[in-house]
Amino acid sequence: MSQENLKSILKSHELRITDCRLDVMQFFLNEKGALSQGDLENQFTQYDRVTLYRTLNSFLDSGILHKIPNETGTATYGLCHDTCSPDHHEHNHIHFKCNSCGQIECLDEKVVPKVTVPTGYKIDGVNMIVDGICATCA
Amino acid sequence: MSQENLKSILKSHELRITDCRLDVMQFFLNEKGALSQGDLENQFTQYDRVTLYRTLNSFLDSGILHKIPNETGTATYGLCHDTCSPDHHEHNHIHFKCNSCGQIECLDEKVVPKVTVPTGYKIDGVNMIVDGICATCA
DNA sequence: TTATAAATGCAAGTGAGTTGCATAAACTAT
DNA sequence: ATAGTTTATGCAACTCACTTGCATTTATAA
Repeated sequence: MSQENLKSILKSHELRITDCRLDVMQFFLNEKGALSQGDLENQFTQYDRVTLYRTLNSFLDSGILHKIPNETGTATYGLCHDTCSPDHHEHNHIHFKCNSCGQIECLDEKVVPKVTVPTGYKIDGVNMIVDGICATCA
Repeated sequence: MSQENLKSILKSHELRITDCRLDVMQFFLNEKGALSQGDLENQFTQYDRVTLYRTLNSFLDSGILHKIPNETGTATYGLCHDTCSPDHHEHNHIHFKCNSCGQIECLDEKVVPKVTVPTGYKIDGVNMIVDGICATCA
């Protein structure tokens, strides 16, 4: 994606334009899959780890990224749909985790299956984590 | 649940019978909802935190408990279905997280909705995290 | 009852993420 | 373009969840 497009994405989320943010943004767009703090640290040794943490958090707050629930204790992040805003996230995500390569992807399926919950419960959002083997590893 | 029943659960999972394991087991059965290490520490000040960690891990390994994916960096655990074993977990869980009280429950729904994944992908298991407001908080 | 294997407690260590503060860079209004 | 204001960065040090090593105690099996 062009530098100008990246800048306009940041601007539209009311974020100042910095090298670190542009680089991290580009990285997420290229990689497609989910990324962790560690991935960023490996990729961008020129930035301090704290700066990368803060970049992730500013992207989270502004609705550019979302956290993907997992059971490992290490946060992974994925790009939000265009419809996400700081106040209202598009909550219905489907994530696929490959048990072979460990890669996590956000699937583009627009349709999250219906769930039924006990009477009296109100559903805000649904997050699916599907695990298995991805096409590359199969 | 009776002390004898608790003991037979531990035995059937090839775990030695200790006070800590009996107490933690009973606690999970009473609480029904998901619990964290912190919950156990608050409840059982007589046991060292490391012992509680190790108790949780032995229950995980033997298929008594499963970890519930979340985005907080703090592990929460729930009782497995009877059909779980160390080697083969019943992977299709539905968890409900109340955004008001924070309580996490494992719903008993046997039917996890069908998901479609891209061609070439193989599904091992599906984990759903539904968030919203529980009946008590509504 | 004794031998053996595993569980416990304590101390210390790791790894992910956060906070405080000084400096540097990005935006705003002249 | 410039000066002033606001925000981002880097560094050091911190917190919190969780783990490991090792000596001691306890559970089980012979």
